[in-house]
Amino acid sequence: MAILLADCNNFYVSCERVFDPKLRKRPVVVLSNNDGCVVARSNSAKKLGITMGIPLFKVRDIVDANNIATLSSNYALYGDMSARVMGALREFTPEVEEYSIDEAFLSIDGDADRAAREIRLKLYKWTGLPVSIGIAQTKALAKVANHLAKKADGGVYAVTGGNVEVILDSLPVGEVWGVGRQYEKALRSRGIESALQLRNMEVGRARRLLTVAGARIVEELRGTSCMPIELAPPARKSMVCSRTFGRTVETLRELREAVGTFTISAAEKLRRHGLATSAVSVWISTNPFTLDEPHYSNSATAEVAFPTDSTHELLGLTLAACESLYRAERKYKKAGVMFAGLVPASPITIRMFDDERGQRLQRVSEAVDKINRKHGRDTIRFAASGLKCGWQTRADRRSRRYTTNWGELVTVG
DNA sequence: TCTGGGGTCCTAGGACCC
DNA sequence: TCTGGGGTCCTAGGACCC
Repeated sequence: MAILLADCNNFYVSCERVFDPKLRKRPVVVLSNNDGCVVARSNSAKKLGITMGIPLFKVRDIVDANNIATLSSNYALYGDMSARVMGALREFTPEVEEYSIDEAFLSIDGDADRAAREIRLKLYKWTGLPVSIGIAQTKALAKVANHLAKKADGGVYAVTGGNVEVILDSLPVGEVWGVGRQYEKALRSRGIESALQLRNMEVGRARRLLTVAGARIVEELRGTSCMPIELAPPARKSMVCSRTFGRTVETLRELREAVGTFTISAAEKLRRHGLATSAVSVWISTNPFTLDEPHYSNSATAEVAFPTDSTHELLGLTLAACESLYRAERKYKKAGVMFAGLVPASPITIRMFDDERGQRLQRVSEAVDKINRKHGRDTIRFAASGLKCGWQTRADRRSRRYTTNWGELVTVG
């Protein structure tokens, strides 16, 4: 049995290119919310020196000089394309772990190399997306293999007992899955610079230095699997909705509208997942990059007496929290709402102590969801979200929702 | 002028209890 | 005046991932 890691190449950029062929001849980057940072790059954009996560304004000159296409992110499109990819993978085996929007681990019996090549061809045919596949005995090694598959002819690479030492020896330790910037620094300062050196580290030492995560990585690099494939996603524990504003917000009225909007959308998501929340947090923050004004950020948490999924009830809590955090004379740039302590929204947990009014409000939330699902987002809205929304996130270069909205289909001719 | 959003896990240390 | 030891639970902060 082998573990395969299928990872879509430059996923967001590739999704855009499927529907706009003109983008295939140009370097392309996709931007984070608010058109702030680069979150996906075509290979050609990578070669021009655009790094992951860089703020757009810092590479403005490279972008202009090379006619790089810059797109706002289009999550409706990427989410839908992801579902198609995952569906296609399940045609080959039910043993699929959806690891992220653009990656999945698969467990394959028999000729893994042959299966990988077939999966890759079919996926391209069915979705138009190029995928690379790494093959190995453990997840961490499959990640390493995938890294090499990105550059390999045919987009498939297998790490085996025979080649593993050579490969790990030439891989910088910071490229290993689970080794971030801090861990890399800690390892390098002790002379551990390659993945091979990390693999050869004493497990106890790795644990002391990098906690149990480090111990697991060492074991996995040695070929001992300690991160099994998870076929069912574990229950979600928290849910967040937060945004950076398109401009600063100074009035309590606007801040309340923003927090109200985030609450409404997080509550919708709560009900979609059949969950209820038992703790609600709100945070607000000024721009941390502005040096001439003092930075202010603060958060407040409210416990909910009985877990709830009612927008009305949640709005009461988050708006009160928002008011308690608000300080006049500040320029707010970001706010967010988090629901934690999520539990299944069974009738008992939610409604045992509800009065008639509570049940009516419950039905209001459900009715709003139903209407919006049927007739499109924001057909009906709560007044708390405001009407003008001058603070709204910028997304000036968003492509169309080609696959999820009838009004935005591709037109031919 | 312009700097994303949404998650999880682990640990240390304090509070509290017997 | 002397002043234990062990256990659990919770939280904040830090690390990681995409």
